[in-house]
Amino acid sequence: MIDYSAALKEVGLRATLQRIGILEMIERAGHSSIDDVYAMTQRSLPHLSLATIYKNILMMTQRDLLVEVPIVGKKSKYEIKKANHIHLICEKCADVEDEMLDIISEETLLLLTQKSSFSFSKPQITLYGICKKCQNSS
Amino acid sequence: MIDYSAALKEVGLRATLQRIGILEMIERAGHSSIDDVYAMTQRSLPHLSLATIYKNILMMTQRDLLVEVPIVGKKSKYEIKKANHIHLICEKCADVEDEMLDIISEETLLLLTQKSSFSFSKPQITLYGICKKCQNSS
DNA sequence: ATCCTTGCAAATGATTTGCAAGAGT
DNA sequence: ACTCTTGCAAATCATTTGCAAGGAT
Repeated sequence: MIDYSAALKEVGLRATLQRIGILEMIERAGHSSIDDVYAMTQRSLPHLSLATIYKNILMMTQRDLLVEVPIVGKKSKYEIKKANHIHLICEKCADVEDEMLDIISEETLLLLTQKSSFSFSKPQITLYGICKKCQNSS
Repeated sequence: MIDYSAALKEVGLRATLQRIGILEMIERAGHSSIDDVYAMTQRSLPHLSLATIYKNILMMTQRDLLVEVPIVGKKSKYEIKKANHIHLICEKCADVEDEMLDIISEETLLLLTQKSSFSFSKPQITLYGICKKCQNSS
């Protein structure tokens, strides 16, 4: 498991129990909405308030510890920032799966840069569909 | 310009002035948030209420006349549904540009389908960066 | 004539803010 | 000790709902 205490200090934030708890829960779940985090932390941190979760998820996203994953028709989920990958989102249960397969080639990205004169930072590639579990249960 | 009156009837909705006005504004602007639509329609439809815009954008999205484009850290924008394409979003001004370049090959998609056992519907490909205009003005 | 839709106001839900008390460095 | 952070409550902002009057078919 990642040393979140160190990671927080690196980006200039104090390593509070609350922040470490939030990060650990998100790591365990993979992808979590604000409400998911609130529900999951109630056992270990019963006084952790929604307001604190909002404040911290915002801060930690701005400082690149977390990444926001917006989802059509739903609230965003958040994940621990890691190597680039794409997201497979189930339209039924809204579960998010990571997929490491590299989908855009360097040439394509270069071509696009010239064509659009955008200077790109992060790609957000999302494919919507129905996951295995929901295919079976329908 | 598209005949929105017919398009609405095709999906089983009545062709009201309000709905046609909303669709025409979104077409003209390319990509609009709910608030954008409200601001843009005030001149031509001064009584059009936010509640009506919410109700209709939701309905028209469910019936595939519109497509929701979620944006990291911002409210979603909506566009007229058209052929598949990707979105370039400016992190500074939040403008969305369409790009028709086909970025995922059929083989890649097939590979992914086998690997993940997802049954895919729509891809949502978004690249974040800084647009030309904002690069110049900084 | 019938049923759907609008527009308003009110209700609900989501997110942010202010500030005193508590925790991290 | 100093400063940042938390947790609560209150404020604000976003979205949804209910329903009578008006509009589309």
